[in-house]
Amino acid sequence: MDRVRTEMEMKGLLETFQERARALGVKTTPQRLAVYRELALRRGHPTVEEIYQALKREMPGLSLATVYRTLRYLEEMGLVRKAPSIDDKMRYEVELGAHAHFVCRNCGAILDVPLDCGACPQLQRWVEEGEVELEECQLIIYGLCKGCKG
Amino acid sequence: MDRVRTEMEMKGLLETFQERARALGVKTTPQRLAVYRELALRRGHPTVEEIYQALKREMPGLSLATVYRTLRYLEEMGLVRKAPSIDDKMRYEVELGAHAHFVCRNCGAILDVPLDCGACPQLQRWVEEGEVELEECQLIIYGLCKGCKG
DNA sequence: ATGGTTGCAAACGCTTTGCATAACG
DNA sequence: CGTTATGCAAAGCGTTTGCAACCAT
Repeated sequence: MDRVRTEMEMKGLLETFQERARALGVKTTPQRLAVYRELALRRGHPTVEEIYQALKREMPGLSLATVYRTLRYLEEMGLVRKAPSIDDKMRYEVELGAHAHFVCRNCGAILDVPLDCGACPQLQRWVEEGEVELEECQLIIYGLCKGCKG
Repeated sequence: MDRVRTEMEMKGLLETFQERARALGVKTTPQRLAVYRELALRRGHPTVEEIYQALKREMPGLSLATVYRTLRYLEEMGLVRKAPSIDDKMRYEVELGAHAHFVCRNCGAILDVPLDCGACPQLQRWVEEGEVELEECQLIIYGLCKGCKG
C-alpha cells in the first residue's frame, strides 16, 4: 500500500512506455517523459494540477496547459488512463489492466484493487439474455484506509 | 428498463419524500417538490440542467441556481443521491439503496443494477486484516444497451 | 523548410455565491 | 416579525483553445 514506486518498478514502466510510444509513433519529448514519469511515480492517482506542481520545480518553464494536453493525448494513445474523479478534478493513472479503486473518505488516498468481476447476477442475466453488451467496469469503493480508521 | 416511472411508483416515492422531509424539518417548497418530482420521474439520472429545462415549462420563474441549491441541500439531508458523472456534469438520483450503474457508451443511458458485492478477494482480505474499513461501493459498468448494440 | 509541440493568455462551461426580494411559519 | 428560500447576475474554478514562438527532423 505504498504511495510511491520503487526504482525497479519505475525502470520497467518507463522502458515499456518508451517502447510503446515508439511503436505508436508518439514523440517522447522531455515534457511528455516528465509527465509520464511523475504520473508513474505516484500510486495516488494525482490530479493534473498536482503533476504540474511537482514538475514545475525541475522544469520551471512548464505550462499547465501542456500537462493537460499531454495527458489527454497519452490517454487517446492508450498509454495512460483516466482515473475516477473523486473531487471533480481530472486524475490519471498508468495502470492499464482492469482494477477497482479504493478511495479513503478521510485522506482521499486512492488505492488500486485487483478486480474479479461477476458481482451482479442481474447484469449477468442481462448479458445472457442479450439485453446489454459489456465493455468495461469501473468500481469505486469508499471507506477509510489504514492510517485514517480508528 | 423503462426510462420513466409509473404513476403508482411516483405516488409512493412522493409520499415517502414528504414524510421523510417533514421528519427532517426540510421545508417542502413548490420548487423543492417540483425538483424532486422531476428527478423521481426519470430513471435516467438526469443532469441539473436537464431537470431545470424540464421544469421551466411549468415554472417559468424557476432559476437554475435554485435547482443546484435544492439538489445539493436534498443530498445533504439524505433525500437524494449524487449519481456518477459520466460527462463531467452533475447528476442526481432518488434511489438510496446500494446499486451499480450500467452506462451505455452509445446513447448515454444510465440503468440501475442490483449489486451483490464481494467481487474483490483482495479487498476482502484487506478488510479481514484490518487494513481498510468499507463504507460504500460505486460500480459503473460501460457497454451498449439493448437499443444501441447491433 | 515543415510539421508537430510548447507557453501564454484568453475563452469556455459548469457550478457556486452575494445580495435584494419574496415566501413561509 | 424573523427566518429561510428564491431569482438574478456576477464570480469562481477547472479545463480547453487560439496563436505566436519554438523545436526537431
